[in-house]
Amino acid sequence: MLNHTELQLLTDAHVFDDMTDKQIKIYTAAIEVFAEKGYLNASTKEIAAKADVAEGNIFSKFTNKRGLLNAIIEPVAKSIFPETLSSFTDSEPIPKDLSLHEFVDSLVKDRMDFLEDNQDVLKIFISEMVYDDQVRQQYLSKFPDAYWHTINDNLNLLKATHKMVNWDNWEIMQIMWSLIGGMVISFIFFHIQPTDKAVNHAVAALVKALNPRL
Amino acid sequence: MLNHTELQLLTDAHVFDDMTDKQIKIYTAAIEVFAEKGYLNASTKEIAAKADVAEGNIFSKFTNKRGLLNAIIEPVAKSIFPETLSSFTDSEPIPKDLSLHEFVDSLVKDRMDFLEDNQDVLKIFISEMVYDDQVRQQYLSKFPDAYWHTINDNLNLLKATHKMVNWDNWEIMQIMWSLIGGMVISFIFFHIQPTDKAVNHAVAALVKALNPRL
Amino acid sequence: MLNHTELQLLTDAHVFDDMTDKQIKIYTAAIEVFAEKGYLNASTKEIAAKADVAEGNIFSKFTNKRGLLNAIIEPVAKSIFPETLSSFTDSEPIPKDLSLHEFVDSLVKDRMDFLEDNQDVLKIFISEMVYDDQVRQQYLSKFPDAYWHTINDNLNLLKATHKMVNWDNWEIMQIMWSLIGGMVISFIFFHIQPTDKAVNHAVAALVKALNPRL
Amino acid sequence: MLNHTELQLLTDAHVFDDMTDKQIKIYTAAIEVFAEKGYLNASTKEIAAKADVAEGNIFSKFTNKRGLLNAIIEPVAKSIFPETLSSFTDSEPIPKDLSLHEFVDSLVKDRMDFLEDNQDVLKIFISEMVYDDQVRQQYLSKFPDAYWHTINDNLNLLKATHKMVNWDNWEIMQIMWSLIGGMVISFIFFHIQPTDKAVNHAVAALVKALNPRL
DNA sequence: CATGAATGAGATTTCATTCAT
DNA sequence: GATGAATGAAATCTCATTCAT
Repeated sequence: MLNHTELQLLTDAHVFDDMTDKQIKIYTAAIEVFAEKGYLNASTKEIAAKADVAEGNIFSKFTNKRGLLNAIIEPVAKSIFPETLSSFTDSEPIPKDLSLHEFVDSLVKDRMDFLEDNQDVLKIFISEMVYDDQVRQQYLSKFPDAYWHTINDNLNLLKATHKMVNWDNWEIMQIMWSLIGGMVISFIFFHIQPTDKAVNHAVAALVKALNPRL
Repeated sequence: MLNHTELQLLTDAHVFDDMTDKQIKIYTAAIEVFAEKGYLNASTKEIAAKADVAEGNIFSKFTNKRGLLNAIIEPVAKSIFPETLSSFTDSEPIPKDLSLHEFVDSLVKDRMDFLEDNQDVLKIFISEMVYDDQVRQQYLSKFPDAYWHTINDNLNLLKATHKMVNWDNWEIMQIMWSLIGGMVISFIFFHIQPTDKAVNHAVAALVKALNPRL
Repeated sequence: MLNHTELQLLTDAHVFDDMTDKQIKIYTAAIEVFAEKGYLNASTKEIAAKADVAEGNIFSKFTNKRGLLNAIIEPVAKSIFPETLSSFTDSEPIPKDLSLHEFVDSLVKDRMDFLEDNQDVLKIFISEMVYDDQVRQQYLSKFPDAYWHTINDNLNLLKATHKMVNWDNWEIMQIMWSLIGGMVISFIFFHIQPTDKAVNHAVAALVKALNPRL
Repeated sequence: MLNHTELQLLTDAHVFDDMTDKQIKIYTAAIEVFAEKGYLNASTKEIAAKADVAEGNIFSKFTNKRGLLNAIIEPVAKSIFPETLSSFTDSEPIPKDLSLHEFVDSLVKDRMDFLEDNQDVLKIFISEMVYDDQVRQQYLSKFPDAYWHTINDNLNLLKATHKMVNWDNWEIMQIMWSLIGGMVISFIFFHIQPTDKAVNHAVAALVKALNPRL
């Protein structure tokens, strides 16, 4: 069973909004089965059984097994990067005096929360990104535009105010996301819970790594 | 086709030693197909066709489709971590006055070379680690003993001589391997070649991140 | 095609109760093919063809080729021994003054009727008992308890009233079942119909053989 | 491994006479494997392995897997019935004053000895007779001529001297062979050793059953 | 709409037999 | 002759998808 938080988040994202009860049952059952066995090893029969629904429903509601996968992946794909810094952009604009530590700390911890709340779906997303070139292409094309803008602004601001090392934004991003990704993968695939201490050390490491004065 | 370097490495590892010509053709064809489509999406029929060999041949040497996968994965799994610091331990022992920069630089660049030479097989290995819990268990159990010892010694030495921050070795390793992994994944799955500049920045980032005096 | 009587018996045993039309067609086709070629020489493809059904159907109902065999064998296995003397025990209890001739005659003729009605399935059952150790173990363990009790009572009664030779019940049973088995095998495998005269002589032989006064 | 007696008998029957060492190794290995797994479940690879011989030898020496089976079955098929009463016919002619008990006793015990000495080969023979219609036809046609003559003479003699019931010879034979067969099958397939007592009771049963004066 | 029986393409695997060495 | 790698037909089984009821 998906935990309450995970379901709540899906609800918040209005994923369920125009789904019937059966669709929701199929959808949540699929998340569990895909996460446990992987997309390719999961059978529509098993999903239908877990959803307590006739197999045919999957196809009338999601067209395809692949359509079901997409319905699951799409919301995560959208929120994995885009929402990242929304905390800064939407409600309150980026503060001019943003410190490097604040920036890194909020980014890392926000994503740790996201991880905690979306384990299963993230696992499915990562697995398919790794396994399927089509999925890779499909979701790669979605990131840049919206996200790049926001993050570039942030990084440029930090550089301009000499709070961050003057490397390519892409390199900086890779360094930041590598550390986040390392914790995500450790957690999802090797069940190593990121402790507060470890997260703080990762933040400290990033702050030092990106400090321009060293 | 596998590039020359990759084949050379397999030859060095005596992987081909008790294989006939056709078995080698199967083996290399399988690497290509598995890397391109993923293990589950690859069919033995396609592998046999690409190897220009009768399908039955696969099974007389490798028992199973899974046996073929293992034959491919095993050599990488063994060399992905263990050999890592062999440069220090085997020929020349760890120098007492090892600097943090030397340590990080050699570790990172050695693994970048390894990546360059084993793209396809690494891709297969990573994909299966991500996709298959069994593979995860199977290879997880192999790492620790031999590897942990070497790396712990190195980290402890650096800490003792106040050249490295005094965090848990596990945390330090996760930070280092996350950065390496980030570049590996960018390269393998998104075809982003790690430029010398990017690698050097990653090394610099790590050195700063782990510097105890900040 | 299975003859009418054979199908009737299966219907009576509610074998067909939760089967669709196509599944029944598979089941009866399988009996014919297994009986003709033996389980191992029969292919699911041929069974499906004879049933005029897609091959996959076999597996959705019967799981396995072996599952199909079991579905066929089980009903015979249950009725080959257990029901044997039910004529005496169920409707009318064993008469105290049961004569040896009555006992043997009813036993033999009842089994000859059973044979007539279940040729194909008996052939399959016997063939698998002979060919497959697993089947042997599987069905051996099912006989004793229910059956032994009934038959022992009968034999003990006949011995107590000095109507039957005082040998081990097991020996007596072996002698009786050998004669029955001989006719069964002659019929099933060599197409030698047991004539009334031959059956009567067999009964006479048994009665004399087991007569205590000789 | 075949026991000594069984090998001795094959030697006596000159089965090995024009076989090379390798052929003999294949032959005896095949008997073991066929007896254990059945002809269809035995693979030529396993036989070759057990014979410690390259697989190709099987085909150069016995043409076929089937040819190997035939080479094994043929000698038993010939001796299962034909030699039966050779004790009487060859060295010493049938005594005019042959008693029913002598006749039955010698027949039954001779076959019990035969059984003891040829378990594996008999098991193979019976299994294939039951499983394969071709084998059935092939060996059925061989019995009658030689054997019928001898046995008919014996039965007719006993009938003429009023020592045996006046039933069809075929019926008498079926009764005799059923009892023998019952013990053979119990032994071979259910590992129930025929004790002296059980054999004697079977003989007694037959003598009584065929006694004309009851 | 909902159901789940039916479909059949396709996947893995086995194995007797051949034949180059 | 001896070997065992190579063959490829055939077998069992899975499963997304369709569609009659």
